[in-house]
Amino acid sequence: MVKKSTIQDLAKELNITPSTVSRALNDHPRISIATKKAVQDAAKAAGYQVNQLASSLRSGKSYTIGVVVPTADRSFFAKVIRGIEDLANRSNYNVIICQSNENMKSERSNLEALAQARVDGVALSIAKETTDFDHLDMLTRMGIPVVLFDRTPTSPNFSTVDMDDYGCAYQATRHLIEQGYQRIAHIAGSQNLNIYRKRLAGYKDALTEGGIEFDDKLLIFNDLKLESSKIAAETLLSLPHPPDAIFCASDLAAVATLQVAKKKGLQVPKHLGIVGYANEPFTAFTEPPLTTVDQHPVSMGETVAKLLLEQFEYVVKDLNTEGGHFVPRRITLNGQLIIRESSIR
Amino acid sequence: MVKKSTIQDLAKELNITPSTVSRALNDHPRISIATKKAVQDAAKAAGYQVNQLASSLRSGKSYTIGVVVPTADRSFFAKVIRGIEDLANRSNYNVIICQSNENMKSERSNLEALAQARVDGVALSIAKETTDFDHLDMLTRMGIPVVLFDRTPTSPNFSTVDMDDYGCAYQATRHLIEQGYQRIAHIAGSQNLNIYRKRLAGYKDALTEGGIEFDDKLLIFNDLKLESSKIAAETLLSLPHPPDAIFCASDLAAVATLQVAKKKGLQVPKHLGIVGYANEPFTAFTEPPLTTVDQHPVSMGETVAKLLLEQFEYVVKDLNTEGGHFVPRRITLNGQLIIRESSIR
DNA sequence: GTGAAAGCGCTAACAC
DNA sequence: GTGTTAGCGCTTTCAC
Repeated sequence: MVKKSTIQDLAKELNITPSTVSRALNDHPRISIATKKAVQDAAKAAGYQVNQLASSLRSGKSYTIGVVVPTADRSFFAKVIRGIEDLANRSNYNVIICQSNENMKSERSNLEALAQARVDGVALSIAKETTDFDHLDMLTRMGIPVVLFDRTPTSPNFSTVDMDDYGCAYQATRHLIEQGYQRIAHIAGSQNLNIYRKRLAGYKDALTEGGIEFDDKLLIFNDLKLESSKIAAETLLSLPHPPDAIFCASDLAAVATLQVAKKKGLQVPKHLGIVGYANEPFTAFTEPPLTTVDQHPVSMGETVAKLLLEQFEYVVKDLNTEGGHFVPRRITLNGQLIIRESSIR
Repeated sequence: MVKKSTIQDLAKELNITPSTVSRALNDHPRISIATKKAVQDAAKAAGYQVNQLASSLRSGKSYTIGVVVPTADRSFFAKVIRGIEDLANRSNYNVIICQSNENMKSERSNLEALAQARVDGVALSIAKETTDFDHLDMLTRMGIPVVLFDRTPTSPNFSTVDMDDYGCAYQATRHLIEQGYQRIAHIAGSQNLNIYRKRLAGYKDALTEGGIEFDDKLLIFNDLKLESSKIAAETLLSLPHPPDAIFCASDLAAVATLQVAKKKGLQVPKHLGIVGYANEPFTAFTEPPLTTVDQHPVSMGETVAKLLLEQFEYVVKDLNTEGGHFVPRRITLNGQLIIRESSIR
């Protein structure tokens, strides 16, 4: 192993001072073109890589954004991350991704690791299990901007980017009513999360406004995973007076419903209409393909990054002016109902 | 924003020196229980978070592993990452995840960012586009251990963890032969990657040993994505003498094949047998469900982490003894054919 | 069991 | 346009 070369090494080699080397590498305006070229050539030749630890420690800027998602293994989150990366990279920020695995303890330890790594900002979509938000306040206390997305709490202390879950759920349910379905059930997610509360509310209001009375026998809460949703669908479809359509708060619940319907010999969409949520790629692969809600995840990610970058500017300005108080922003984006065969009759 | 508290602040508050505070926080054996307790209490009260930048800079250890994958949005890679995290966290390492998006340029810039962040080691699955490996040598020159997984080059300079792609492809093809399929096509991936070369070789050898002559009209190379695989399947199934089974080097190609077969009115598995590769979750959701190959991604991740951790020990020892030369290890794991309806008749 | 002092590699204010 | 100097926050020898 060759010793990693430092700014000092380059300086000695070129008979100039470390500061000049630093300035040349950072394209400082008052360094002569000749020096810059010499330094950059020497750096390349020596395989010099800046030590970000030292640089960030000294400058107080790490040019890094931490992103914490419940799981990266979901098209929705993967695309949000892509959106964040796109915008962040354009402003020379790196993005580091952590997964909470839907677990509050690991969410907390991810945030601590990011805080300790002195990231400049954090984007977070909270875990299903997360119930209190002390670990977020820790970031705020350390002066690290936080933007919450998709799964956002009601707390007014943070900037948030979320989706019009209420409106999309309303649209989805309304669509089922318009297709002539009369008894529409809902497989709902943990009411611990606002997104699922809003989806439920949209479902209920669409029913009411469509002249259908809400029936709580047609409402089941679960974790929206495959196995528990199969049980939920089984339960719903075994009712004495079963539903003729099911609006599911996740795509996995929708596919589970589809599987159960098939096993029971029900035809989809004829006997049973199904709508999912999130537009995961597999919804296009099922037979029939599933109607679902697209959440424009990439533009959600871009919006998250935009808010963070804005807040970075603010932090800098604030240090200079000693004035003002940061006001969190709350942005709600629109989704889009993707109508496929599973709900058309 | 409250000023971030430092070791100095705690020291002043407790009337001891920073060194003692540091030792107390790191559970140094020669610090008295009383002091440790006092320091830890004060740290908690002040909301102290160690500055990893400073700590890593000084100690030369970042306790961070960088993982670069083509995309985290795939069950396979997501699970490998989980395996790496599990083992790494147990040894107090953090994992930071980067995506190359199958793009060599962004793979290089990810590796540079990791090198500059002075991670202790890197796990990497190369992008499809990657053709040369200078950017890996850069890490080696900097003394950063690298373990390559799944998509591994033939270069003998790095430790690798891969799968028995040849054996699994052989098994998959043999299974189709045993089910009575006679004319078995293959949708193959970029021969730039060893995994796809090996899958092709396993396919060919199984044919030969099954007494079926290889027919190059039944072999198509593409990027294995949905759209191009639809075209490939379309081409194969429109041949004058079309295949009665298709072994696909990816699950996405398999689902594409399934869709094309349906559109052409072919029954699967009766008229056409289909086998995919990777056991992505959606393969269980199609109609019929797809036979595929499970790659035990979690244990692959654990193996990758194990190799890295071993290599860290080696680095330390090497510094002490000035002896020996690190010998890369190459580990090949077994996969498993998951037989579902799409290939049974 | 604790303190003193040096320095990891870099940047930035202040010189000139 | 470049040099001098100090210091970011931490760890780690070397003391005693």
